[in-house]
Amino acid sequence: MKKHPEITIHNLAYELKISASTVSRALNNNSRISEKTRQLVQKKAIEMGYRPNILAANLRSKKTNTIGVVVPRIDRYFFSSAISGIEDYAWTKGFNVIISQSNDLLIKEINCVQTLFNNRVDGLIISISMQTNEDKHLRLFSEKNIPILFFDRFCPTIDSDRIVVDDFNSGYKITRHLIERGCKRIAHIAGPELLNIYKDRKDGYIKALAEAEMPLIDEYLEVTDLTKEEGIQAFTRLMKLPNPPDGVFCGNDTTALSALEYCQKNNLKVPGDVALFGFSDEPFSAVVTPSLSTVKQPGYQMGFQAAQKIIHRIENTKTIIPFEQTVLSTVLIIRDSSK
Amino acid sequence: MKKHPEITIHNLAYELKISASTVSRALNNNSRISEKTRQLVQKKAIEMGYRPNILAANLRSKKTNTIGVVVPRIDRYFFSSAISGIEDYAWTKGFNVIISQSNDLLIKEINCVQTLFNNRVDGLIISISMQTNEDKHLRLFSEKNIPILFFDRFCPTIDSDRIVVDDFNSGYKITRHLIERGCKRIAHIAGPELLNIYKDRKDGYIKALAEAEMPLIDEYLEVTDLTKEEGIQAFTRLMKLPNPPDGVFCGNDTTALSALEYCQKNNLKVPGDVALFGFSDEPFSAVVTPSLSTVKQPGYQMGFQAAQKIIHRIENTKTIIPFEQTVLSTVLIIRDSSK
DNA sequence: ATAATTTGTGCAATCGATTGCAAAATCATT
DNA sequence: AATGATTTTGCAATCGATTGCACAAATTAT
Repeated sequence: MKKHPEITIHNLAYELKISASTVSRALNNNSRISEKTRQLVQKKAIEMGYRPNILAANLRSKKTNTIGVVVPRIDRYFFSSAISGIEDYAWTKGFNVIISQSNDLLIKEINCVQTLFNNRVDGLIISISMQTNEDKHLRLFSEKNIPILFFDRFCPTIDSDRIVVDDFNSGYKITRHLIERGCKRIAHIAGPELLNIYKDRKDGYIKALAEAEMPLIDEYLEVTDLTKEEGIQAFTRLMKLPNPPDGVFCGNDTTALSALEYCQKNNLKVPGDVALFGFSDEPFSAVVTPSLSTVKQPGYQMGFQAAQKIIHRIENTKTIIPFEQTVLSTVLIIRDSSK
Repeated sequence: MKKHPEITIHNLAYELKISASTVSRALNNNSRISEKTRQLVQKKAIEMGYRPNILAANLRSKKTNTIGVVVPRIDRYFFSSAISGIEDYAWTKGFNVIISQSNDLLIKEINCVQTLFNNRVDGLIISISMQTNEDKHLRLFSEKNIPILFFDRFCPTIDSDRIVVDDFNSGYKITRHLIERGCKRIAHIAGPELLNIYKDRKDGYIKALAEAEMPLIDEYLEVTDLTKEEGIQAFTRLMKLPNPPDGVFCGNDTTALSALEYCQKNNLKVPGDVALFGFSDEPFSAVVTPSLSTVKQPGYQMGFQAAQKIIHRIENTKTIIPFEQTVLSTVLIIRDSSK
């Protein structure tokens, strides 16, 4: 078994009969080092298999080159593709990414954020949980001037960069589409109002109805947590109404799928009896029968841009960059469930 | 704007008029510190908002409390759920998880592994890329005695822990199922032989055929990279044969879906004209019409166990633990596409 | 009361890289 | 050859926590 002791700059220095400072500078291409020495050192470094101790460097520079990410769940396609985007950009810039999931629980989120804070990440990219109605854990970061960037779901009380999609307009366009295809009684299964995204989608729905001079009926507005189970319950309530809707804008694809399954069990034609519209374009939406109309959110791009922005901010801490809200547009994908 | 200088053990020591060593020991519950001092220090630490500098501690202890993870792609459900399992366990043990994706490219994988190595992760959990036919980058770890754990796809030339599912048996059971339901001409769309998982699935298929005394026909065995595109091509070739198969065991759900779509376009009945079987139980498989028979792999559990094993090994570096291959069993999920 | 233990604290070195300042070496100029 | 300007290199402190060893204090035994 070979011994492989770690080589340090001191070893290099000793071998080359120069000082560790010179070695350090030569390796970092410091301009105060002569070309000759630089070459010499770098050659020796490779020869001896030197590998810089990032920990030591980080300790000194007080940077970790690490971005923390908190998402509700990793295994949801929208989030995993966003993470994929974050990763891809971060790695090109030599940043590491530590990922954690809140499982949509505030308490878990607080825990994750705290841990990332203690691990001294240089920045935080987060999409908040459904329960997040306080911001103390996030203020930790802003107070220490560590950049936070929200994507998709943000905390309105924290001043920071945000990358979101145009939920309002999406909700509006979905509802208009349902109106235009002839739906007369349009319901909406919404998510918790606490979250900007669900509030905006709902507001878009309301605006479209108002514009078309259609009444906003209380019974047609269900607020749920958008899980499969609650989706089924909400949709069941809707269809059991004396005058059930003939078009339902579901807050996400999961509930739309629940609705679809309900219809199949109860011999309701989609979109004949009731048209359905989802949100997020999950992988299953295109392949289910009938295929599900939905809204495509650019998850990967959101992640990629989020990483770009936050790293840019991290690398320019001295300059003051005003906070920015980036709104990406979505694409309505009209499939069989609302044709 | 408040100033929030970081508190160090030296600040605490100064305030308490004791030495930094004592503070350090008190905070770490070292047995050589009296109960009284311990209390005193811990109280003061909270009072002053002390937060340990993990970097400094890591530098000293040469541990990073970080596990590196490399997967082909994060946005595939199997992998994101495995990561979810890894995360969940790792966080309970105070470990961070750095994730990176190889995109199924050897060159990217080498890059990821190298970066994780340079970042001095304490262990590596990896599912290798489809192209990985060398192991130099992985030997880096074994040579330095940093634990590696493979899950699902492993590198046979590296001695280490592995967590896999029983691909051979799964392939065997799938094929038997197709035989039992009456298929006479069973084809298989396989993945690259380089990977254990695809070789095993194929071998299971071959064994089942042999056992049933059915001939192994060359044209019925397609080897692809299991992407949607190649899946369509392979399936098309199969169905254009003079004597096309009446049952196809697809290497994964993606190709099975391609097959399904081909059938729909070409008016072939599934499972009437041809029965289909996939692998992995992607989220879409249950909801597509007809629903897709497939094999459920316990992604979350694999990740969770992987994290357990590797952390256990990390925390017991002195004791010699023999390498172990854990084989989890799978569950055949028989749905409409093969009923 | 003194010696022998046990228990609690502190000193100082260490982990490995970075950097301000000073000293040395090189070069240019007269 | 001597002076000044410039380039190159080294010294030593620093980042913050940990730990072996030694010493001091408290406890027990004689």
